[in-house]
Amino acid sequence: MIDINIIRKNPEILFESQRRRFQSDDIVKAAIEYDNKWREILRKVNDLKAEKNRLVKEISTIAKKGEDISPYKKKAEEIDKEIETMNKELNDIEEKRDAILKRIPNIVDNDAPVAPDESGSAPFYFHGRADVYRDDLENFIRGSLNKMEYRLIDRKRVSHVDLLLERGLINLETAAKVAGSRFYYLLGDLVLLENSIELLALKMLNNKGFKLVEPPFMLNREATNGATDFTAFEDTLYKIEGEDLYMIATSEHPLASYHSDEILEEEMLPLFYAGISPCFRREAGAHGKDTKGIFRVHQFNKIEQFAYTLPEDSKRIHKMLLENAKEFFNLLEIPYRVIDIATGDLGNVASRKFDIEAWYPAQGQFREVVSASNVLDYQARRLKIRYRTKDGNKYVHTLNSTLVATTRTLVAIVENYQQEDGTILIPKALRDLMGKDVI
RNA sequence: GCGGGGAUAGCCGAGCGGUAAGGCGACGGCCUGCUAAGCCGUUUCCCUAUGGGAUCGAGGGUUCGAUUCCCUCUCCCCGCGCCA
Repeated sequence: MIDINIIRKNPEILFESQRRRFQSDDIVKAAIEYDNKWREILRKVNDLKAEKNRLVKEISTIAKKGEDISPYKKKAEEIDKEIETMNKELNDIEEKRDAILKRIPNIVDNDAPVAPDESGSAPFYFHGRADVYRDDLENFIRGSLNKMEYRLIDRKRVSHVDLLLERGLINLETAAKVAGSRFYYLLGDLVLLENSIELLALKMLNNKGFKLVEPPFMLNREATNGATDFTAFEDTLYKIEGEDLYMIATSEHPLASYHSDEILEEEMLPLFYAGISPCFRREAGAHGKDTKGIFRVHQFNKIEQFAYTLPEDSKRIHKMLLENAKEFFNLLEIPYRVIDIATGDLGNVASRKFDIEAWYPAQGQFREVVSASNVLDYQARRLKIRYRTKDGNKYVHTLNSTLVATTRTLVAIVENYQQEDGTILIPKALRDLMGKDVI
């Protein structure tokens, strides 16, 4: 949620932000209109309440003297009736205003590349040497701005689906039968590999001073609503029938609500958390995309970085979270690029977002493996997370970034590390944890 | 799941029908070579703001008036039951 004071005092900021997002500013105008009406009625209600309070005090002194108070009762009743009517109207307008307010997207960062869609996102960092099949070379050169090392390969890599099925490391058919499409059984050494990735990630963040957290995997509506975009309820989240509970789509949500309704001490900040959890996503809008395999699934495991910071620190810490994720993919020796997400593709919550996109040689594409967002005070305001200062309590900034999501990383390893005989080399950094060099 | 006890400001904690004591902390001021102590004030949210409104876990009810009485719910503690 954005600060209502911006609507009252500097709405131009929001008009400009909406322009940069290539979105209409009607929503901002509607919010201004409803807020004006709300304040007008609030004034009237408060005046009536003041009148009532005065009357009650008067009655109090009379009652203490033991005199008859019945003549005053009628007046009190009249005021009550009036208050009730006005209050109804006030609540009605407040509800409408707040619903609109919550839908106003976050203010975009001035440094984010301005473009209407993802094609305007700007790649700005490249790492590693990519294996590129000759038919994919043109696409690769475009995607890497010719700034990335590569090696041409003359045989196309086998897709992770075919290879993992053939090697007996996943079972999709049975998963589809017992749970549905986009579910999977991971089998054998792949389970070991997944857990090694998670352990390496947890160790890394633990060494960097993050507090490791295994959160609840379900949250109630209030917490979910504070941490997410309103659209998440329809397209993303699984609801538990008959309970006020939603499966989490990322540990970002329980980590964001961890300090809800709290006032933190300034010297506690920044706070760093590393969440480990499964993520459950309906993928309702993804029909036809990545339908096979484990690339886009309803359930995967993820290690997430989450930070609470002072407003003046959030930009710096945003870059820091990105550096951590880069470091992890450097360790795994998976080639990737980093992109600065275009304003039109940011989503409602983020002010700026960096994605790491790994190179998938079998797909011949860069695909998202990490997303690092600075959401400023947008979540903190909804969740009422503040810190104490000399001149009052202020909202913290929150940031979130993937460190690693397991399924997409497994796919990246399978595509980048497969050998001609169908075996998969284990990245050096994982070999000790795995107890194997190849599977 | 059953029985009993709880939830009051940043924290601790009194009040149990007449409109939120007190302490700690933090901040500001006074005092003081400096520090400490002491003294005074402030401390949550909202509003077109020398003023007003809201707020005692949440929601409802009774009352002129509810922190206080009644109902529903949530969470915490103790005991019993069940349980990986």
